[in-house]
Amino acid sequence: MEGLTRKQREILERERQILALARPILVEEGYSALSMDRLAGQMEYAKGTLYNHFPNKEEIVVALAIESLELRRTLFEKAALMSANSRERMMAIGCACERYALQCAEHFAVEQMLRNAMIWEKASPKRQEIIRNCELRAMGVVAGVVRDAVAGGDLELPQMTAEEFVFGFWALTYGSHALIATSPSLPDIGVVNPVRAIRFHGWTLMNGYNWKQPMPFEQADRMMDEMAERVMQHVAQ
Amino acid sequence: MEGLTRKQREILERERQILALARPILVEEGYSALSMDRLAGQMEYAKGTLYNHFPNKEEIVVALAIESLELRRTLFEKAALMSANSRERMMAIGCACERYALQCAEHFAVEQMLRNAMIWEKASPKRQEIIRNCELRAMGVVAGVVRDAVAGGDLELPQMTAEEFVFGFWALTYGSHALIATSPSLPDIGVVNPVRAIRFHGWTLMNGYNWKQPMPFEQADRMMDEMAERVMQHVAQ
DNA sequence: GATTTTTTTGACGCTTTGTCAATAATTGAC
DNA sequence: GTCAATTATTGACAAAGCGTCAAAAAAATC
Repeated sequence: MEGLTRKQREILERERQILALARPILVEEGYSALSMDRLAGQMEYAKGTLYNHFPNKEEIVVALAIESLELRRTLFEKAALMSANSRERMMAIGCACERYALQCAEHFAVEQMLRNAMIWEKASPKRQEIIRNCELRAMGVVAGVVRDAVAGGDLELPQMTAEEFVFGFWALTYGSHALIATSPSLPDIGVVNPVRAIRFHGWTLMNGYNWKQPMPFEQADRMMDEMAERVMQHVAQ
Repeated sequence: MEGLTRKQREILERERQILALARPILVEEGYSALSMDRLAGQMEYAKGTLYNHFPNKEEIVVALAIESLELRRTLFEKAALMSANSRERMMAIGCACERYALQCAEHFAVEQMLRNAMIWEKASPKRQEIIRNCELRAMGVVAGVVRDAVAGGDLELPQMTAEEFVFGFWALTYGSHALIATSPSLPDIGVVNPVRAIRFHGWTLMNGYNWKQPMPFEQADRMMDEMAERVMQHVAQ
């Protein structure tokens, strides 16, 4: 915010304002409720001015998603830095995922929209690049923990890159929370406590890989509750 | 198709025709390319007639998704019936998931659209019910295999319902294929062979649960290739 | 204070959805 | 076979949203 002219700061500020106005509409009323006319009305600017900031409606959504991805990355980084052994650090990241999806559900929902081709395709190359970079960095954080584990002798990587290893946990947590958020009535299907189930599956997967310093599930479960506390206190909402 | 009047059959036939026309547009050109005017034009019927069949555009998508869900369920059922021990039957289902997502990518993509609130919310209660039922039955098939495994002494369920147990594998396969289909450039992130990675993770998760009659991964991998053959020969495309 | 540059504006063109009164086709009673 | 009643089809139309762009306003520069 420093090395910028007044004009540039004004523009940035207004951009923030647009996004701040757009997010609750998008989250609470859905994509179709977010109209440029409405946004312009609430902003007390003409529609054309909005289009000076964002070339189309989708870009606004993408910009919001970037904010959300950045929050997630922050949580990951915090989690990865927790002083503990490698397995516990991985648990902390899983925990961050869980809390992000549940407590920052708005962010998770917006992030999800990126997976819609309709939106992704209209994103500018620049923002696409930012997003790829965000994913890359998030992956880097987790893969780092895995590499530490290998280096420290806690884990043996089975004919896979660290990233492919991480991919499994990513799929597990992402998949479960996507299903929780969008599957009509998991409980009716018999999945009464999906969150606990996923903790257990993650724990079991680690066991399957023989990740060192295992602990009984009950203990891991309690530990994740505490970790959640610590990771999320950063998000004072 | 039997106990129906000629009229009813005609209506059903035209419904099929609409869906057959809509699917390639939706799959190849995306949701926004699917317009009611265009569809009516190609059908050589007026738009109003389309609206006699489907109350809105979204319902067409939902109807297509139902067809896809039904195909998936069929694959599941075929896989679950393969003569083998419980662990191999579970592998066969995982395999069906994998092939469905990769070889029937159009179906998988359409199915995914249901997870979009914009679409789901506009679905008629009747079709919502059908979908829930489809999910319920698919879950039933897989949970059945798990219960068989428990009954046969191959597996011990750890403080979970069979459905919650299945949920883990569901999340893993669903998540991974959703990521594969929508994540911009997994390879750039370091995930070179996500499909193989997921097979390995699934295999490891089973090991973690101590599911009986384990086999070396290489062997499991080859077996899944064969199973794929058998399961998919049903989908002569 | 005049001229140039930048920013803002909102009416307009275009597309798409979904409706509905008018029209056409079908049915079945006699 | 005819005709009234029912049912199905049609396409013009209203409504709403996106994105544009020439004109107007504001800011910057000299």
